[in-house]
Amino acid sequence: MVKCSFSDMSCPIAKALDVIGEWWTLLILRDFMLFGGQRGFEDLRDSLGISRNILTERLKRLHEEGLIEKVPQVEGGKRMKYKITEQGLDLFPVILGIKQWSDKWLSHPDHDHVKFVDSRDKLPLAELKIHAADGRPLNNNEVLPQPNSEVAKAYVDQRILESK
Amino acid sequence: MVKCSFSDMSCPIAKALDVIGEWWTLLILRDFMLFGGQRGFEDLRDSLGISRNILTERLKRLHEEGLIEKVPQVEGGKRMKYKITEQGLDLFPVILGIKQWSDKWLSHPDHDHVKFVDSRDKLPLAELKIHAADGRPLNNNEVLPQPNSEVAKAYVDQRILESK
DNA sequence: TTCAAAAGTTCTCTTATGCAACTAATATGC
DNA sequence: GCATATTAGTTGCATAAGAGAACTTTTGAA
Repeated sequence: MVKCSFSDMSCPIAKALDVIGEWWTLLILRDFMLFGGQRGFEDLRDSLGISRNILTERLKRLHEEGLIEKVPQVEGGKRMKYKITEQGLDLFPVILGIKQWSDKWLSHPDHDHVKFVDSRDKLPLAELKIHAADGRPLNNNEVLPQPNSEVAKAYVDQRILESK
Repeated sequence: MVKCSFSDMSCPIAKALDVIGEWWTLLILRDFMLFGGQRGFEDLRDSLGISRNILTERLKRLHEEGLIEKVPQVEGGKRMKYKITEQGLDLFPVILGIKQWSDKWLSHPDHDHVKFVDSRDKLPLAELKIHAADGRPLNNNEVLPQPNSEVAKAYVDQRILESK
């Protein structure tokens, strides 16, 4: 009856969600991205409104997994703050994708929220889009899953059922 | 002591995570994307290993939010299956982003997992990348947050602190 | 008409989350 | 150097969410 962990699944998406899919985790990472990549414990707490014990747990996990690191708040000091790593920042496209999906599909009564902009021109980013290997832009329905051997049978069965 | 809902936050990312950020939800959506967009209750259960009561709850929420719809399994029949909507499929870039991040940063001992390919050429998709408004590709660190009036003060304070 | 599978519902136990109070260490102002 | 406020947690308790299994009901197929 243990809450199931996704890390045992062979699927890379499940493995990733085991790390970043917990309640608060993506919002914590978003906070780093909004505040120049560095935040103290109380900074995060204040801007998110998260409980201390949960924040402690999430930061511990993110640190263990390499998404954030600890750096001294004061040069040579012992009190630490947290800094997002390259691995953590590499989730930016995911955060951006979620934000763009939200802007497109959910209602936002107050339009006074943060935008991400190009650091050179200060203009909003282009909409995230998927592309083929040759650079051709693709719609979401122009993509197919290429099932692995384990899933293949179930997948083919499913398609046969649907075509009947 | 109610588990906090993200929907009250003004941040669009928080609002989105309130819908798609619960345990299992993104994996359920992934399953739709892997199986042609249509799945029955037991199909989902079998491939995910999720408890029935949780699956019931998640499907209900996804249906209410418009990410999936119900269609008859048999023409004119009363037994339903679930089908992903345009709104749901629009999360594909997010799912793809998570998968690519996972492939890049997490270890996958068994390389036998599903890939998404271009439906025309059957080649793997290009890496998801962010672009400026004019189409220029950007690195994750070439992006700045443009804070709203609420966050602005805290943000500026933070930067002043850091520059000291 | 019979029957098995589909699609839940209900129950119980365990884990996760939220909140508040408490603690220890560290800056910081004087 | 010392007092004090701030930071960064930890602990304990109450509630909510998740897991697993048993049970129910409907429905499609033979």
